[in-house]
Amino acid sequence: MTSASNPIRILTVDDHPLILKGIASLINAEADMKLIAEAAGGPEAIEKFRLHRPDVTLMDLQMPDLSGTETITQIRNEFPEARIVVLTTYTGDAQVLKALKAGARAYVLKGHVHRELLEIIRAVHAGQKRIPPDIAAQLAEHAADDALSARELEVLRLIAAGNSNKRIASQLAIGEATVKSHVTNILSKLGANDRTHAVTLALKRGIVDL
Amino acid sequence: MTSASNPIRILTVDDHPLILKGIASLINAEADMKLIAEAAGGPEAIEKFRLHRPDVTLMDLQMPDLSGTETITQIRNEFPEARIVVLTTYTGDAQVLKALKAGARAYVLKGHVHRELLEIIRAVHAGQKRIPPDIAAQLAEHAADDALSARELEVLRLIAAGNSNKRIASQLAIGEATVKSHVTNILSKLGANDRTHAVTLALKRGIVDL
DNA sequence: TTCGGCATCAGCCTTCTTGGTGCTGATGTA
DNA sequence: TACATCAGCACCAAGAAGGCTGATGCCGAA
Repeated sequence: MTSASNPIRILTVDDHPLILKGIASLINAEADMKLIAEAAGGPEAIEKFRLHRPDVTLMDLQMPDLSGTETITQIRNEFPEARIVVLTTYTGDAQVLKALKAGARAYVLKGHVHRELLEIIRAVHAGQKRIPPDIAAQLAEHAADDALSARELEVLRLIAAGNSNKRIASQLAIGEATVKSHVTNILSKLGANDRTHAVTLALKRGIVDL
Repeated sequence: MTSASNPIRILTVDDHPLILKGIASLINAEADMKLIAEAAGGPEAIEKFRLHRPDVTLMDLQMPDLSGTETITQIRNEFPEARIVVLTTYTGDAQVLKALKAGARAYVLKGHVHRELLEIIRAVHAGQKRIPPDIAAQLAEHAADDALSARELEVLRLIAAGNSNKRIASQLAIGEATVKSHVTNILSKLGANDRTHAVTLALKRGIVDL
């Protein structure tokens, strides 16, 4: 290995300082890795990426200002060769899919063991992609599903907020019949029994947030 | 301070190894604190508590096997003088309340800064209780609310799973009329427009889990 | 251009949901 | 004991939700 002479230069992004500290102490114990910068949010991550051009970036998805997925998109727009590993708690197959579509190369859970994280960092640095088997299985389960359209998502969010079809219709300035047909499509796409079930399924899968 | 000669002996409990590592490096940098043990789950935490009798315990709430709140209850049953600080991500006022009722002395968010955590550890060790103002405000907002009865909680969970009143009735072996009266009470106690809204409000407040 | 997907809307019918009121009996608790 | 709380049940009425069929217009991909 040429690791000692050429360590993997890493940027970490997480809004929880304790996690950043944990990753830092993990990485600094590895001879072939070097933590070169930390960011507490999306905008800061983009800035630090421009400044340092890390080999590998570890990115949390849940951040207050700019979401991890959007941050990945923006970084990859500017630097298409960026190698980004998502490091987060599991929030549903839809979230994973969005992150991968945005250009993430790997997906690791915070609950996974250290060995796994280090191994994945090296694999991504070597140009590979990595999705742990348990997450891949979740993805596969819904791979054949139709995705909700933008309008259907809007309707679903209004349902979750406790609106009746009539109120949804007036808020979206469309007819109640239209809302009902959207609702019907939502139920069928999600495989839900009723609107309440649709909301809990969507929350579990990360299709909508609370 | 007698800190150097008598450091605060600390046990940390979290199912995420990265968090444990983060806390460890934070605590080890303080002269008046000493990390004496770590646990990755509830049962292990109880065992280590018995063994080491820490001065202060930092406990996450979301753990797979035994929940943080139950772990606190069991430890406090055996050691009523145990001083436990909840260290977690925010999961609603109901969760906070349950943890405090179980005997937690303080509640810190993982997103809070290091200074705050260290200060709270010292305060709890000195016998004080600490609830950050933002969390206290959330608690106050619902302090006057009626809590849901055990039966109402059961019904609410079945609603969230997408069951109709009729199916809830048959699952609980009660009449549909009874289910309806429970649902009515749930809506009124939570201030919800409809059953779907009740579910999302309950999820936000940590009254039920997904 | 043709086709599929999407958003829009209508009507019809059934079932479910919600909001009332009122009544029991069991179990606590002051 | 008296009071409160909870679970259970009944009846009623209005409105909301959901299943079904069918139709229109628009847009982008094949």
